[in-house]
Amino acid sequence: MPDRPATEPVQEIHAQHGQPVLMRALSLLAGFSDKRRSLSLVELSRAAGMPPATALRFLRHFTEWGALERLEDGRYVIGVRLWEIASLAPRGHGIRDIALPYLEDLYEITHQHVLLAVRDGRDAVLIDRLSSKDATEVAYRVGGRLPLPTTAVGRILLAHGSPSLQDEVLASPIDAVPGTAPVSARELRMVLADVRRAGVSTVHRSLPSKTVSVAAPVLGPGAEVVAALSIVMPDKGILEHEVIPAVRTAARAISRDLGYQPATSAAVRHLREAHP
Amino acid sequence: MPDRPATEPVQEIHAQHGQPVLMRALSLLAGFSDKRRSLSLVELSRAAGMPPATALRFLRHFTEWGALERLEDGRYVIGVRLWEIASLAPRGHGIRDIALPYLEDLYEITHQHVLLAVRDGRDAVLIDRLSSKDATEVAYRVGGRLPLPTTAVGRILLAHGSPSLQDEVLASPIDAVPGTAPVSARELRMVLADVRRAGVSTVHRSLPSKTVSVAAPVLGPGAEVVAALSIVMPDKGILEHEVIPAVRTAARAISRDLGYQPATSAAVRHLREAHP
DNA sequence: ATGCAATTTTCACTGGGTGAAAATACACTC
DNA sequence: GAGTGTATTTTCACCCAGTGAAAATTGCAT
Repeated sequence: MPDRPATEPVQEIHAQHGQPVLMRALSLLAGFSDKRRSLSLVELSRAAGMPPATALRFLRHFTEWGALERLEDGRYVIGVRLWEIASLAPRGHGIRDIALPYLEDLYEITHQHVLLAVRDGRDAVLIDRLSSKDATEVAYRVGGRLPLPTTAVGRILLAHGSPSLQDEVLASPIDAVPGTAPVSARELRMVLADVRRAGVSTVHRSLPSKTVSVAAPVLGPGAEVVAALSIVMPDKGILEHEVIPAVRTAARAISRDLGYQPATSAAVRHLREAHP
Repeated sequence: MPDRPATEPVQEIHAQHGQPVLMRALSLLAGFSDKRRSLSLVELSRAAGMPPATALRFLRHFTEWGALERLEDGRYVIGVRLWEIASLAPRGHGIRDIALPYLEDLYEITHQHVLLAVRDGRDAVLIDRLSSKDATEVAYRVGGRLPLPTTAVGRILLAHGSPSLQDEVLASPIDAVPGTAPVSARELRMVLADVRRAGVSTVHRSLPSKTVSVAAPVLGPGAEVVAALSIVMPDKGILEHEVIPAVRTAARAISRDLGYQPATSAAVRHLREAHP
C-alpha cells in the first residue's frame, strides 16, 4: 500500500496487516457475540477489518475443519467441533464440573442466583449460573463477561489479582454502572483491601431491583485464587450477613475439591517437602 | 522434500504439508481430549504431525489471542476466551439452554439419566446430561462422542440423517460394543427403518449394568432432526414402554420451543407461502 | 426487467511461513 | 557435580501459501 490518505487513522482495529495469519484468522471468531450468533461473510470481514475475499478463505478453512458451520442461508455459526474441544477448558467446564454439586447445595439452601466466575484479562467470565425463574432478575449469561471493579465476583478476582493487574484496572476510568454508587480509584483500593482482609466481597445494587451480591474466593492447589463464587439476592436489609458463612463455606469446599490444602501449617509443609 | 523413503506411508496422519496454514494450526487443538486436557509442546507437535518449531509458533499465536493458556509448568490448556466464544455454538449451549427446562422435567419424573445429543460427522456429541449420583452408571461426558450405530440417540440421528451419511456409516465396519448384541449392516438398516416409523429408538445393554435407553428425535423449524433426547434406565423387564410417551412428549415440547410447527397441514403451509 | 449488494472466482505479486540445525534450559542419573 | 538425554526456544536462508483488487456470479429486492 504505497499511499494511504493521511487523514483517517485506519478504521480497522483488529487484525492489521503484518500480523501473523493465524491471529488474523482467529480475529474473525471475535465477531461472534451473545447477540450475534450467526454472521454473514461481510459482517465477519467488516468486524475483523479484512477484505471479504481474505475472510472467505479463512471461513472455508474453519468450516472444513468444523470450527464453524454454515446455515442453509449461507450465514456462519460456531460449530460443535469447536464447542466440543473448548469444553475441555480447565477454567471453563473443568472447574464447573467440580463446583456444580456445591453450587447446587448453595442454591438448594438459598433459592437465589448462584454464580461462578473466573478472570480473563480485565473482565470476569461467568462459568456457571444456577437460578430459579422466580429469583431476582439478573442479566448475566453463562459465557458472558462482567466488569471487575463493580461486581462482587469481579472485586474478589481483582483484589487477589497481581499488583500490575490492579494498577492497570485502577488506572483506566471505572465505568459507572446504573444502580451502584460510583467509586473512585482511591475508594476502590480501600474496598479491595477490605475484600482481601474479610475474604468476602459485598455489592449493593438498586437497579433493575434492589439486590445484594456476596462473593467469596475459590482457591487452587497453590492457594492462588482461581475463581469467585457468589450469591445474588434481594436486598432486604441486614439479611446478607446470614449468607456470608454459607458462601464462604461453599467456596472453601470447592477449593478443597480442587486440591487446595486449607490447613497447611509450616510444619506440615516442611514434612511434605522432605518426603514428596 | 526431494527423496522420501518409499517404505513408510508417512506416519503423520494430520496436517500434511501443503494444507492451508490455518487448518494445520487448528489440527493442533485436536490433540486435546477428555483424558489429556493439558499438553506439552512435543506432545502437541507429535499429535498434529508437525515439527516442534512450527508448532511452537502456532501455539504462541493461540496463546497470545487467548485460545490457549499456559500453565506454570509450560504445558498448554484450552483458554477461557475460546471456551467463551465456543459457548455461543447454536448446536452446543444454544440448544441446551432451550432444552434444559424440559430435560429437568423429564429428570424430575424418572430420576434417571437424561441425555441430549447432536450429530457431528459420524458421531453423536453429548450436549447435556442430567443424572443423580444414585442413577445407573454411564460413562458419557458432556462434550464427549458416542457412536451412531450402537446407541439410542445415535440411531435416532442416523435414521434421520441423509442417505449418503447412512451409506457411509453402514459401509464401514460397525464397532462391536461390549454388552450389546452385534449388528450387521443389513440388520441395522431394518432397525433404522423401524426407528423412523416408530419415532423412537430403544437400545438394551448388559454392561456395565443392565440398562435400556429410549431416545426420540428433536425437530427444528424446518422439521429437520436437530438433536436426540434420551433416557437411560435400569433394565427391569417391560418397564420401558411406560417412559416412551414421556420421552416423546419432552422431545416434542423442545421441538416446539425451537420453532417447529407440529400440525402444519398442506393447506396451512400453502397459506403461509402465499402470505409470508 | 433493473439495480444493488453479497458472495465467489481469478490471478499476478510478495511477505509471512517453514523447519533443519544449533543453542539453551531442564531433569534426571551415576 | 559432572554427564546424558530430552524438551524448549532461537536462528535464518528458502520459498510456498497467503494476499486482495478486480471481475464474474448469485441473490434479492423494486
